[in-house]
This record gives sequence, C-alpha cells and structure tokens, in this order.
Amino acid sequence: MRKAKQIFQGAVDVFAEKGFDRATMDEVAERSGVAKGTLYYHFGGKEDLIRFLMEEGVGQLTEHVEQARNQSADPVEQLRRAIEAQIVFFDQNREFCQLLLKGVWSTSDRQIQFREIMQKYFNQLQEIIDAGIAHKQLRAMPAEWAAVSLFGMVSIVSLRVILQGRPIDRKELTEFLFQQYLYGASLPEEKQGTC
Amino acid sequence: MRKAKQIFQGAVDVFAEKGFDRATMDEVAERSGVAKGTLYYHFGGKEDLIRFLMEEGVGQLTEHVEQARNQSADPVEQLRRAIEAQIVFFDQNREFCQLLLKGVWSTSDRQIQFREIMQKYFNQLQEIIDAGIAHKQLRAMPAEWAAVSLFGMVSIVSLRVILQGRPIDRKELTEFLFQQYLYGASLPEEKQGTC
Amino acid sequence: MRKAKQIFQGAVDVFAEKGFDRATMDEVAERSGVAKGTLYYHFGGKEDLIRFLMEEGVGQLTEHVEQARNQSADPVEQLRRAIEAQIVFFDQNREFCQLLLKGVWSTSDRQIQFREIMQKYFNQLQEIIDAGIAHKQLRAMPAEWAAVSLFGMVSIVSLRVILQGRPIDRKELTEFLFQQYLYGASLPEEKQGTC
Amino acid sequence: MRKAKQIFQGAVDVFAEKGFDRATMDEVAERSGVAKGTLYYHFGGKEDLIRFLMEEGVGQLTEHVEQARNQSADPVEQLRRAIEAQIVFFDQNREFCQLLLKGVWSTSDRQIQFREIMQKYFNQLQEIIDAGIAHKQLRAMPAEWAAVSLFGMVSIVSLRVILQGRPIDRKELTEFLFQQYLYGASLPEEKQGTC
DNA sequence: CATGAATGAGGGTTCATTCAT
DNA sequence: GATGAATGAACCCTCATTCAT
Repeated sequence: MRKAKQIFQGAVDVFAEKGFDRATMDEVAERSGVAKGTLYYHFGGKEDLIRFLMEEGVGQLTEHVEQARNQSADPVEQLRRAIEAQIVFFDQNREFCQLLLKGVWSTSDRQIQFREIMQKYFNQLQEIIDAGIAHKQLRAMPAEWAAVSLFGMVSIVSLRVILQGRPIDRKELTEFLFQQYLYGASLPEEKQGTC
Repeated sequence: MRKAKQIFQGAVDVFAEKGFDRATMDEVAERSGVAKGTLYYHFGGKEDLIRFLMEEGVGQLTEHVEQARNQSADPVEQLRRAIEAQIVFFDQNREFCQLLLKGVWSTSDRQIQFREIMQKYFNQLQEIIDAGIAHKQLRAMPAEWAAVSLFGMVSIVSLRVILQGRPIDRKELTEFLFQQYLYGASLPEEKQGTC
Repeated sequence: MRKAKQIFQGAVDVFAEKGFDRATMDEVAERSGVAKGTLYYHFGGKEDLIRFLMEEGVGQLTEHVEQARNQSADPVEQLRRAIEAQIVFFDQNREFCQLLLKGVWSTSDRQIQFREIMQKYFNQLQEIIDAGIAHKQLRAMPAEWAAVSLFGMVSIVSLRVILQGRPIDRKELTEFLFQQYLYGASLPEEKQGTC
Repeated sequence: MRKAKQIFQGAVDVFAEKGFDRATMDEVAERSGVAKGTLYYHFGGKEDLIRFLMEEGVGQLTEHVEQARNQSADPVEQLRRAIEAQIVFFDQNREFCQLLLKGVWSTSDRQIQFREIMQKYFNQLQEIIDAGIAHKQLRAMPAEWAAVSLFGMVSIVSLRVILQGRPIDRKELTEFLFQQYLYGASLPEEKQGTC
C-alpha cells in the first residue's frame, strides 16, 4: 500500500501541472518514484487513476467542509465556515485544486463522471443554503444555482490567486468572498436605506 | 478566405466537443470540409489554431459586452447589461462557451496565453466596477477579485445550464445573477434594516 | 497504392516467419520499407492487416485452383489438377503457405474468420468431390470430411517439404498425393483382386 | 508435486484456448489455482512450460497409440488401430489436441523443438507403414510422406470436428479415415476390377 | 515450497506535421 | 491555393520475469 500512496501524490502533481491529457503515465511513474508497470498493478489504467484521484480528492474536500460546517448550527455561519474551509483546503492542496477545476471542464466523456463526483459536494452546499432560506436568513432562490455560483466564485478566485503563485491571505479572501456572496457588491448604506 | 471561415466553425465545434487535446486535426479537417493540408496552409499548426480561436472568440465576447455596456452611463446598469450580454453571448455561442472555459483551465503552457487573452475582458469588467466604486454605488473592494468572481459566477452557472441541454431563460438567469452579485444571498429586509 | 503492395509482401514474409502474434508491426514496417504510420494509413491495424492477407491469399489460391480445375471436365482429372495446383501455389508462395496453415490453427478469435475465409476454398474441393460421386467415379462419402482431409494431406505434406528447405519435385509429390488420395495406401493388386 | 499437476492441467487449458502467445502466465496461474511465482518455481519459464506440455502430451499420445498398435501383429490392422487410437486420444484430450496442432505450426523458434518432439510419433507411424510395405500389404511409397500425410488427414479432420463442438462418432470417423487412407476415394468396384 | 508486489522492455496505436503534386 | 499520402515520435498498456518475504 506504500506505493499506492506515492502514486496518488505523484499523479496529482503531474495531472495538475500538465492536465489530464498531456500528462503521461511515464511521467506519473517517474514522479511517483515507481516503475510504469506498478501504476498498472495498482490502477486499471489512466482513466481509472484519474477517476480515483477525483473521487478521493472531492471526498476529502467534502469531508473537510462537512467538519467545518458542523461546528455551527447557524446557516449563515455555516456558509462562512464552508467558504473558509474550501479556501483553506484549496490552499493546502493547490495541485488538487487545479486538478479539480480541470476535471470540471474536461472532455464530455469525463464530464459525466465528474459531475457525479461533484454532486456530493454541491449537495452539501445546497443543504446549507436551503436551511438558510428556511430560517429566513437567506432570500428565496433556486438552491442549485445558488450552490453552483458559490462554488464558481470561490474556486475561480482561489485558483486565480494560487496560479499567481502568491500566498493566500485566507482571512482576507474568506471575508471578501463571504461578504460578496452574502451581501453582494452594492454599498451596505444604500441597501439599509435612508431612515 | 472562404476556407478559413469554414475551418473556424469546424474547429470551434470539434474543440468544444472533444477538448483541445482529444480533438484531432483530422477531425477538424473533416468537420470543416477541407483537407488536412489546408489547415496547415491557413494556420501554423494546432496550437496556433487554438490561439486564433480564443482570441477571435474572446474578442467577439468583449465587443459584445462593450456594446451592451455603452448603452448606459450608470455603472450599476452597466453591470446588469454586462451580465446579460455575457449570458446572451454564451447562449448564442454554446460551443465557444465550452471552449472558453476549457481554455481557462487548460495546461499551464496555454494558461499563460489564455490569461493574456482573457485580460482584455477582465479589464472591461474592472472598469465598470471601478466606476461603480468611484460613484459610491458599489462598496470598496479589490476590483480584480470582484471582476474574476463575477466572471466565475456568471460563466459557471451559464455553462451548467448549457451542459444540461436546457434552453436558457435569459431574463430569469440574468436577474438571478445580477441580484446575487449586487445584493448577495441574504434577505433584503435584513439589509434594509428595521425602519 | 504502391506502398500497399509493399506492405502486403513485407507482411506475408514477417507473419510467415514469426507467426501472427510474435510478428511486430515494427518489423512489418521495416521489412516493407515503409514507416510504421504508413501501415496504419493503409490498414486499420494488425488484425485488419492479417485478415486482408488471408482473404487475399486464399482468394488467389482459390482462383488458381479454379483455373486449373476448369481445364478438364472429368472430376477425377479435376482432382489431380487441383492437387497439383495447390502444390504449385504453395511452392510458389512458400511464405503464404506457412501463413495459411498458421492461420488455420490460430487463436479462436481468429479461427472463426479464418474458417469463413477457408470455406470458399473447401467448397470448391467439395464441388469436385460431389461431382465425382455423382459420376460414380468416387465412392459415396461425406463430402466435407473428404474435402478437409484432402486439404490436410496436401498442405501438411507440402509444408513439411517446404520447411525442410528442399525444392519440391512437383510432379512426384502430386503423383504421390493423387495416388494416395484416390487409391489409398494399399496395394493395387490387392484391390484389384486375384483374378 | 501436487501443484505441478495442477499447473499442467491449467496450462493445457489456457494454451489450447488462447494459443501459446496470447495466453499469459497470469492466466495459467489463475486457472491452475496457484500463485504466479509458483509457476516459476516448478518450471523455468513460459517456453519451458510449453516444451514440457508438448513432450508430456506427445509422449502420452505415442504411448496410447503404441499400446493399441501392439494388440495386433498385422500391419494393416495396426494402421486401423493407430488411426482409431489417435482419434480417441484427441477426443479425450480435446484441449491438448488443439495445443498440439497449434504447436506444429508455431513460430520457427519453437517449430524446431516441436518437430523433434513429433518425430517420435511419426517414427511409430513409419514403422507400421514400413512393415506394411515389407509384407506387401501396402504399396511402396516414401514412408515419411505416408506417415505425415496420415497424421495430417487424421488430425485435421479430427480437429475440424472438435472445433465444431460436436461429439465425435469415433467408429464412423475411424472407418472413414481408415478407408480413405487405405483404399482412397475412388470406387472399390473400379479398383477391384471387372473379374 | 509458495507467494504476489514490483518491474521495465517492448508492442500496438495515434496524430501533428510535412511535402510532392 | 489546396490536397492527402506518408511519416515517426510519443503514448498507453501488457506481460514474462524477479525477489523479498
């Protein structure tokens, strides 16, 4: 089982750097420190390896966010923690972050399985949003769109920062995205009226 | 020049369907209705063709949004029109929409040139946002993040709908995203205080 | 079309020498004097190439025997000519002869298609035998077995001689096999009784 | 020694089904119910295993025919019994039958060793034929060709029947082949003259 | 004796690119 | 301008063999 772990790490690195199609199994093997045959001893092939990577990674992300979320019962607070947890996870797993977003937009053969894999994660966000709506803390809106747009916002900005190679100021980014998502871009004063 | 147009269309289709790496020049030629040699007569090669596609497409998108934006002087109204224009453009150019988002996440070799290509578009969004901040209609925030997160939200949700194969209700989607982006997910009542 | 001919020749040589499975496409290309890619430009792949070879070769053999046979109306004479024609053909196409017999015994995936290909040839032999039986020149017997056993006798002995690298004495071998097939191994005297 | 027996059986099955080259040591191990390493503990390698299989099998066949033959002193009767014994053996060892015939036509590397292995068997047939000629029961003919053509006839027809998956009617097939080999395809009446 | 994880040379196939026509 | 036959580097994968346990 030692080698399987090595392969996982090496594969994430290579796939993140080169993309799924341009990455070669040769390079995965080399970067993992195992022989090419070993890849095929542990995984069925390239596509199988990719699927495993995505499932494993999204599983970890989901669990990570789940834990963060469960530390509060308040939907809005859960939202903040979920955003923060996603940012932290992406920051800690920069390669996987790239991998994930590549997977999301990948070829339609893979799109289907990725969509299934991602669904677990989206469902979790939807639960939070639905709870927020039920508690009258969030306005009524299509929960699916709301979840997807949240994911889009958070990940696209996170990745942008990651790709610039800069360290992420997690607090600052969380705060920005939380504010943005919850209260939007308009001036608070304006919203709160001229009483 | 007739052939070049054919190639453009065929290439967009094929690349959108298969992704940049899985699409073959053979298939591009076939779908374009030209011989393979002709591709190389008009374009330097695969990467050159891809770059041309992206520049051309993003140019069209930018121009499309630019026009929509210029119909109003009010930054907030410009924002609404920009969002709507992007949605309309994506809806009218579904293949290119997929292409664009694939390009964004593509291999780091291409990422650099794509980032440059996209910059024109982001700049435009930033201008609007900066103007909004200057006019005290939007709250102060990092304009780059604001632009990127807007783009992320709009495109990720648009693509999601497109991929589901459903027709887009442009008005409804625009309204949702505009509201979401400007006022966020929280209840308006709460924001507007208890006057 | 020039290259296709080259490939045919090279492929027959290599497959005959190494067998279908041990022969490599690399070697076929090299021996044909074309690049490896060219093989795949002209043929779908290894299996396709093999199938083409067999069909083409058996077609030629069948036609060759057909012509020889048609020079006489007498079934027994046709039989003699068919045997001779097969021996001549094998002697002239020693590589293909080996190929053919390898194909016959090959893996069950290929066995099916080979059996179909061979059927054309067997049918021809059966026709001759059936005619002989109808004309009371041959004894009544299951025509399929008779055809197959004829083919087995002729080819197995031919190949044995070919593999020993000796030149075939076509007349002598034809005579032996014709006598053997028609009158068997027993003494003519014995058969013709002690009148 | 238990394992060696298991391997023998599994190997015969797999090699007969897939052919020597397409069969893998993995599958032999699996079908034998032993670990892959065990194969290499008992046999030197794949080629060694193949050679062992062939020698063992041909040895059994030779012995089987030897016994049948020895039950009569008459060369012609010996011939009949030899044919029958070969058919019975093939029928009882269908997998080996396929294996044997695959081996005969195999790659020239193996052809040499197979030819040596088969020689024992051919020698036996030649002995019978030579005795028949000496006793004036068979006509004078090259004993090698006579033996090889006998083998070819019997085995090619036997395998044909086996591959069709039909049960062999041993008596009927023996009779046909014996008649065919001894008296040929021509009408007996014609042969026995018009006394 | 027996095992099975690990290996890496080698095979079939793909595909961007070239060039003679 | 346009073509398509030809190319060969590079890829994914297989499988006989080894060796530490």
